[in-house]
Amino acid sequence: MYLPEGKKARRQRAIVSELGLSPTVRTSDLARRLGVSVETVRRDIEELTQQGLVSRTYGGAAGRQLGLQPAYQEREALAVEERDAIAAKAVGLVKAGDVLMIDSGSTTARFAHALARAAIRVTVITNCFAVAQALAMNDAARVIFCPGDVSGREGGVYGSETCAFLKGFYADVTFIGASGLTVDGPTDVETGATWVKRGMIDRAERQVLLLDSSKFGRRHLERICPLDGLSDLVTDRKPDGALGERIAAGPTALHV
Amino acid sequence: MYLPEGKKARRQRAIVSELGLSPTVRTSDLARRLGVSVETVRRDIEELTQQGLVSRTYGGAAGRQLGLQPAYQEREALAVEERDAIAAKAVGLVKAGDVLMIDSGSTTARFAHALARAAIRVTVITNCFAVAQALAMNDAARVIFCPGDVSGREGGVYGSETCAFLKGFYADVTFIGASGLTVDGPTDVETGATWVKRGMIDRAERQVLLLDSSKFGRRHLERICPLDGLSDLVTDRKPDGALGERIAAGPTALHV
DNA sequence: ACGTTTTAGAGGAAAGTACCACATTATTAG
DNA sequence: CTAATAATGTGGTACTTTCCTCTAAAACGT
Repeated sequence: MYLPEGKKARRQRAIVSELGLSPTVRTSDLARRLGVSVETVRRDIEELTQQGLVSRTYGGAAGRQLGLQPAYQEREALAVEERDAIAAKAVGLVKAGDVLMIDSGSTTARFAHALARAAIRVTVITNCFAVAQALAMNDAARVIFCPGDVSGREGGVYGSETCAFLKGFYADVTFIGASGLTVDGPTDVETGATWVKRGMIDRAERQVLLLDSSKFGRRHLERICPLDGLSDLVTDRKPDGALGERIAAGPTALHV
Repeated sequence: MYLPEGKKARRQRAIVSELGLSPTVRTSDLARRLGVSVETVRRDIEELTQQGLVSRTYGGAAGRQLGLQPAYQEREALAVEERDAIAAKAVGLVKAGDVLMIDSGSTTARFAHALARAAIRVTVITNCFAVAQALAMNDAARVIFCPGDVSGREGGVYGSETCAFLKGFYADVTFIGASGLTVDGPTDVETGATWVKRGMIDRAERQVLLLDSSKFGRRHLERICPLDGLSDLVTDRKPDGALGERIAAGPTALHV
């Protein structure tokens, strides 16, 4: 229609499109609907999986969920235990009736799930689809979503609209994630995300950083805030060396 | 911890929680991780499916995607063909460079997918997760998401924040769905959704209603707008009787 | 403490998938 | 037009899951 691509490409687009509407499709169904053999569909799914467009399942394929990073599988598999422990610990910092701001990120998404399980009555302001999804099912939580430009890669919204929106609220606690943490403070790779994190930090009484220990000492493009700008750090291991000392000396409470 | 529920409930919550993080889980994996038999997990998934919390798949379960109605399966299966045809037709109303507002709903979600496939350069303002997800992968589209209260059931955001946000924009075309259409105009069941639809209609030059023919003549709680308030109606069959005459006589263009 | 109900596990037949190697059919390039 | 290459279909085996019934154990109320 638009590009004279082969029928293979069209078929694969049809699969991805189908996946956007129902969370899961079965290989046999697709084969029937597309008028090709099961083997062909399997090979298509194989390719799409390698491109990261769908994720393969037993009887077929599942669509990438909005809010889950593409490389989620590997990135996450390594530190599931640690992150769950961090998430559980962080839930302890939440009281009934609190207003929370929750940043985008895989660790914060885990935290949102733990929070949903705990069924504490809270109001959550977030820019992250995964967080919204985690808490949406829960009647105990009211979720306010931020406006902004949708980033499929990050699974959230960013930009000036997002930052401006945050200024209209005041929260008890902000929970953020980061890609790295040094004595200078937490750092991240994405500029857009960094501004949102700063915005959330500014509008809350307490600022909690959720971080697994593999991020210690890693420095990235942008610093989010000074180390003293955080009221709490929740992690899975006590940081060593200069970072450990600096935290011990500073105002930031450490939760392991 | 919070409620002394049985281990069954805890197990099922663990499943739902797991599903929030990875788009799909396998029965056998869950059985191993939870330390129970496969049969037990299958029964759990069965129950959760009936509650609409997860959707069952061949080898396990998939998480409900944010933006897909719970009863999606049945509601959609009936009219997939019709809706795709409607969606394809509606894409024809879009020009490169247009600014669009897209409402939440299953038909509009289909439309968003068709739009993504067409790869037309557009800016889209939406309050619907499914729409955002459909277009997020597409580099051709810039997607601006509205703020508001998250409704897990509807798969979008609603409320005064949403309506206020819409007032800050002006679009070339608005695409909305509805639960019913009578000579008085389109109607819907949800009050919150209705206000958002109205807001989108007010801020656009053209107002397009996407509707499959099964909705003709059905009236619901709230009227969205008068019939004359719509510039276009895209559907799969010419409406008969009074409704058909009324449309032919009015200013609304009919696309079949 | 007792009996009832709920919940979990075992086993086996039936069905559906995966996976592999090879044949066949488009598609493309020269 | 023909040869090379990519894409697709076929057949058969091994594996996984489903689904059923029945039994064991745990939880529950009285």
